Amino acid sequence: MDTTQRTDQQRSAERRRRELLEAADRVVLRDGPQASMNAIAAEAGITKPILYRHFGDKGGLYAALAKRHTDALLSSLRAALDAPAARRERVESTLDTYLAAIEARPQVYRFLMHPAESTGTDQGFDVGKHSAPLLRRMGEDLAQVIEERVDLGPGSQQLARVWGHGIVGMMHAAGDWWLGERPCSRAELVRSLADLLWGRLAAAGDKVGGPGF
Amino acid sequence: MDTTQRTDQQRSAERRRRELLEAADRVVLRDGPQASMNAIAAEAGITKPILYRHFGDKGGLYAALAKRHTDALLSSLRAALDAPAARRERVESTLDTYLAAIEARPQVYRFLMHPAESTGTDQGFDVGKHSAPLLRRMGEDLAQVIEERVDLGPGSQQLARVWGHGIVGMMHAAGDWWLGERPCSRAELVRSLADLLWGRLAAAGDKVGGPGF
DNA sequence: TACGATGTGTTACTTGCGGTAACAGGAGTC
DNA sequence: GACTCCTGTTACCGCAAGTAACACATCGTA
Repeated sequence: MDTTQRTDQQRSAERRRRELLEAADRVVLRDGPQASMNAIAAEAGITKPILYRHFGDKGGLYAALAKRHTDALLSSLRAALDAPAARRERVESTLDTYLAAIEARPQVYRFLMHPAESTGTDQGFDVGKHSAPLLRRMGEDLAQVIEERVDLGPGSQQLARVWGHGIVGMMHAAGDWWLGERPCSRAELVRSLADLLWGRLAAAGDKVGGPGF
Repeated sequence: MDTTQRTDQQRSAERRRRELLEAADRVVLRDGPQASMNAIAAEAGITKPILYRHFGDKGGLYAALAKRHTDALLSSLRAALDAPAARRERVESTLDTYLAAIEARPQVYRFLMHPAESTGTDQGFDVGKHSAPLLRRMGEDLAQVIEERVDLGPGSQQLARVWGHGIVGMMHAAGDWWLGERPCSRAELVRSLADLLWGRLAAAGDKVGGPGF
């Protein structure tokens, strides 16, 4: 087994792995997150044990699948975050990038975030272990950018992390709700969220009667 | 079957139901969300079919279980939100109420929000369908309070809803991260989040070099 | 007192999933 | 030709959800 051959084998294995992931992608996007290993194997034109040899278990397959989409999303967010522009503009552009992504591929989004929406027997992918990581990674990324760019005085690192996770959570929850109800345009949503971050809640006056919220 | 007897039967059924829910609670809090129907039945001292007669299916049991905790949490949040105090104080007190709740009973919290953290075969409760409702209800509640109390000018209803869901998401994500890492005290977290909502991100200066985030 | 209706409980089963042996070629290597 | 991997299969195990069919008690009624 010389080096060349080993490389060939590795290449072949990687190609196979990609093919399997693409098949899994198709099935998951078609059948939802409760797609069974059997179904995925069938879509790929093979049988279960091969999947298990490649991915260990269902969680491994899921993780591999999630990583692809997650990496893609994170890198586009990072680009928006790093663009040369004023802070407000960047915030809006990042929000918009995220919302555009979930709007464009809601199936992928639902897979990553709400995997357990099974229509059948609830044998869904275990998303709990994996949706959190996406949010966490986004939160940490954002925290890093905030800490690098914004002057927050003492305790800035911790503050940045709280804000990173908080802002990501805000974006996520609002996006999730918006995706379900579509109560307004994407641009309006972006603007509303940016306004919130810009302190409009604190600046607004009370309504008549009582001390106000 | 006269009225008296019907009432007796109903009473008995309701009592039984409560007992079953309490048993389910114990098992879920002990074994995590992957608790099997068999295990719950055993804890209650009966067998599976009775559970199914009472709750229809596993999702029904879950929903009943979740409703109890959800209602309790929502009512305490509502109290904090409706207290007679200045806006900032209310916001902080509501955040603190939520965080105190998840801190005090992390098992319940994890059950409601991250049900799929199974250690075994991932046969967990289907939480995806139910964690969202809790967040949604919190978001709608908050939106309602904002709209009632804060003067936001035209488009206020929509703005309030966006903010309601966004703020709840912020609180949730930050709380989830904080609960896992405990990077600071609860009071510090509350203060940091309130500062974020009060526009400190927009007000902060840039760090040296570049246009800043 | 015998009798059917109703609610509570059981055992035993089916179905369907994740996951795993154990076996069957095929392609290079000594 | 035997040896070793790699890819692929069939056939199975274990386990959990959910269901059918049966058994016992209780109680109003003829």
